[in-house]
Amino acid sequence: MTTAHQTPGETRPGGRTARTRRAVLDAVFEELGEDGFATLTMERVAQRSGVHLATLYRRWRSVDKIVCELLTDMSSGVPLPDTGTLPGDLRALAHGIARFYGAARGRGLIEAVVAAAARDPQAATALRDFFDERLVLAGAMVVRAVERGELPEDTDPKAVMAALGAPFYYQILIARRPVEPELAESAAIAVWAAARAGAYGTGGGGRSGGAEDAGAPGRAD
Amino acid sequence: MTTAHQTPGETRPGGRTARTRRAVLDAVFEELGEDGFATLTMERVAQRSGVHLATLYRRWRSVDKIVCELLTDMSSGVPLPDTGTLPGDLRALAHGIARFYGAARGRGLIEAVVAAAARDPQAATALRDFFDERLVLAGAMVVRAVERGELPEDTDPKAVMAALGAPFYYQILIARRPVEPELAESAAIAVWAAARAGAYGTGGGGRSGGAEDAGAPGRAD
DNA sequence: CGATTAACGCGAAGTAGCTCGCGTTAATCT
DNA sequence: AGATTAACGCGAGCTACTTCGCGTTAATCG
Repeated sequence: MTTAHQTPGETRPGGRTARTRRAVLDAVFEELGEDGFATLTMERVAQRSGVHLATLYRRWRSVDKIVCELLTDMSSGVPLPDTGTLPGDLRALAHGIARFYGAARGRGLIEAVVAAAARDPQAATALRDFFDERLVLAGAMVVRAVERGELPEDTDPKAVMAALGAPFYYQILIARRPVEPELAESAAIAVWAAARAGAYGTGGGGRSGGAEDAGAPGRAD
Repeated sequence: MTTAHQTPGETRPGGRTARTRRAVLDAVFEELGEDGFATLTMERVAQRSGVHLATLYRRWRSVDKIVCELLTDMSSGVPLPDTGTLPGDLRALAHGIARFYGAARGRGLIEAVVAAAARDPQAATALRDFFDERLVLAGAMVVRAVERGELPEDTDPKAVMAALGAPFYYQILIARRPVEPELAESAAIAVWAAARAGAYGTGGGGRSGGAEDAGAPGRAD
């Protein structure tokens, strides 16, 4: 009896299958670093990787799907620090992110993944799940900070980590300018100040943090 | 003598030309609100707008280009407030942004534009220029705040406005979750706190802002 | 170590996305 | 208002992307 399977690579994951997989993912990553997502076509991936076009279509169906798998393959791209203080952790993580996206390959990857998500619903959920998990993992540094008394008890760890990453994605996807180390510095300082001011508290935000003297952002309308 | 022109709509911009343009842009905006960018094909735009397929290709060449023009057409989508205080302005603008992106059409638009920019270099520069101009315009509220003495002299207005917008684009493009009013509240509070802490100063960031008591984000390595 | 068959390579066939040429409609200028 | 021709509608062609069928190679299991 033969088990029904839709895409190749699941019943015989080792040897040649693994080799072609790696060749394809590497080829895509390099391609993203050189010419970006704009010119990333199935044919170019086939040429660069040496894997036949039909094989690509059979296993991945589209570039969007390949790019998606490349993302999950990159999970250990940015290390999660533990320096002993939240400012230190934020700074270290921010610089890790900046280093990853400072390279053209990193920028190309995230741009490609977002573009893929815009066209393919499956890619969209994959992207969401990936970053959700990253946020939970990275949130550990916020949990530690709360335990140390560095931040309010009601601080939402995921919100803090999202706020740390946000400036980079804005810079890459919207502003479309290179990611410099100064951005990491700015992001770390900003998140630290905002978190201490209670911006990421579950109580709806703006609780006083002992640093108010020019009026907190209260009702303005 | 006949002036050489590459794309229609420039020598006779009025009447029918303007009408088809509006029909197309409206159709695309509605389509983005219903099924998103994934299913936005030239053929669907043609059907929905009642404009012939060949006309679409002649005038815009691709969906990416149409989406681009829709973006610039939307320039007045989010109003720039002037409440008298920076916290008030930040809060009002953030809620304006949240309202725009709270609707499926808004989310679909920005997602489409970013996806278009990933594939088409011209769309990329259009996107960059658009937001660059927005940042300059919105930066006026920061300039006023500095004049009032609410923020340090060396505060970079564009950096502040970028920081205000960043959480929304993260939420839409990366986290892929709906934009709620709470996000606006959080973003406004965060930027206000961060700006006062000097996170957006030109001096490289972390100058003390009179609110330090648990250690500023100094060297951690 | 041999049998089984998943995964791959290859070229041809099929399908969709895009362009072109021609006739018609209606902006723009005189 | 009339002449000029830009912009549009229409359908047939064309190119590029995607899939299919078959033979070959090499994982996996007995």
